[in-house]
Amino acid sequence: MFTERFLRDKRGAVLDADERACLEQSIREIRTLPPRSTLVHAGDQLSQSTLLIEGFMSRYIDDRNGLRQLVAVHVPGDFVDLHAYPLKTLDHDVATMTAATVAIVPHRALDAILEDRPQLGRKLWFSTLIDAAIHRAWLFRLGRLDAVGRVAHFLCETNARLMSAGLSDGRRFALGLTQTDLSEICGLTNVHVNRVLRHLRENGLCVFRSSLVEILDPERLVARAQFDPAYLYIDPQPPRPSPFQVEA
Amino acid sequence: MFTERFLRDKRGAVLDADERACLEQSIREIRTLPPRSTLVHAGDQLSQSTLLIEGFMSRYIDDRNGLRQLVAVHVPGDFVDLHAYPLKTLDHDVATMTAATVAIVPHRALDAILEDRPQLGRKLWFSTLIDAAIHRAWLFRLGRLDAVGRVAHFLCETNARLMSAGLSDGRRFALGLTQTDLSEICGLTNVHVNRVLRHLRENGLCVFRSSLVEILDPERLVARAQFDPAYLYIDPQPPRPSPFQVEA
DNA sequence: GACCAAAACTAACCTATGTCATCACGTTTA
DNA sequence: TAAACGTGATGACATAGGTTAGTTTTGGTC
Repeated sequence: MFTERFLRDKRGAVLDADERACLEQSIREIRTLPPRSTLVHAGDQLSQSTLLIEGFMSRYIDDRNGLRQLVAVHVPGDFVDLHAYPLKTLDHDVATMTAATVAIVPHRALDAILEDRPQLGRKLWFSTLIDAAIHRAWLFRLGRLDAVGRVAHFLCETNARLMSAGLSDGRRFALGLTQTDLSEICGLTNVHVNRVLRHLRENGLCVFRSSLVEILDPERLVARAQFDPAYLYIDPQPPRPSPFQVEA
Repeated sequence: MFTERFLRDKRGAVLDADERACLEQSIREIRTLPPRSTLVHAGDQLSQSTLLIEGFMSRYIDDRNGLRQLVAVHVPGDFVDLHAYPLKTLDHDVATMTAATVAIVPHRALDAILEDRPQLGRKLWFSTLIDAAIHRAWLFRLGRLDAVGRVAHFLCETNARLMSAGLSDGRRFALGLTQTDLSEICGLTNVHVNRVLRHLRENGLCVFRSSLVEILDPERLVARAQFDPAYLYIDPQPPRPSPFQVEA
């Protein structure tokens, strides 16, 4: 079940079994990709989109001097460039950060979904709007937070998203990013990211190693980041049945 | 014709006469709004969306200290909170900047469009993705440009969008924003925006007065801003017939 | 045409972050 | 074995932009 994580726990847009099967059948191919490989260049004409199954991917815009600004980081379950379906050509590059497994969905199949299953179509639309909501949180991060707040905010966000994907227990998660990646996410230099990480470590908020993040004090980290997860549209009471889940 | 400017000149998503009529009939009400009035608060449950006909609107996120980060500025023709249709609740506020005229479209009507006219549905989706593309350009602006670059970039963008809406001749346009508005857009203080505007003026790039922007040297302004309008998805050869238009 | 509030503007000073240069460490390649 | 390289770490110094505290200008309104 490759689409298992897609829209999981998303408020008002969880797929029913039928819709999931339909999406699953739209997959043309499963592909594995090496780390740091570019899938899409800005301006390419596209006729398929990519659902991320495993690993981390990014989207970024290059500036004149070869520096880049990341505009999104994607975790398993994300439909990385679904927006290429209506747009046909993108304003940014898409690349893997770590090694990754992806599912390829041709736009033809999406045409059929839009024709035959408007409700599933609405949910696909929804998923691209969550990406936009995350863009807005990133704008807040870059526009209003200082360096420590920015890094803390990104780590809170990633923790929340990975929890929803079942890839973090809320305290520790694997993340294959370098300090330079973090600097391109947070609009800082890698030197300063290094200082910020030391600060977070020495103050007992969180430890970042290039493949494991450990959150030591979630409450203080959230406060420092002014992090409010509402923009992720994660259902507080996931409909997934669990033997340990207790009704409120 | 209230929807006249919606998706005008947009590459691959211009409405045909039939679609435009259909959208026009989805309007429930036309309303005029005073300047600086809030239409939607973050978290509100929404059952309608707002198409901006005249004036300027904004979307913003408040921080803990009451400071705000604007995440979007809307010009006439924008479907300001169409994303509330799939999302149902927003992660930010929506407000007018100037006095404004808007058209209200109930989500019920959009349900019908999605059911009966998947191609029009795809174009509505497209329009929300342009907003996302603009978010990404703003991320680039905040993450990679210095203060002068940020203000210059915003002015280039706004000029391009207003040209497409027929509200700028490419050199001069009305814009009812204060320097404090600019600072909330660009992640700066109003004091520093003032310094930046003086710089732009003294260097012959552009003059900003709180209601008229005059671009003195478009080429140098674009270069200073590293501005590339591709992300606006404006058709270079608008299909609108004009008696003065010459085929390339 | 006097009054008021909002916006624009300015100067003096401060600090967060960038810049540059260097070193240490671990892994891949020769 | 070492050479080359990517990543992380750190210190000295430079600067863009923030902060504070005003003054001036503008534009609406009585």
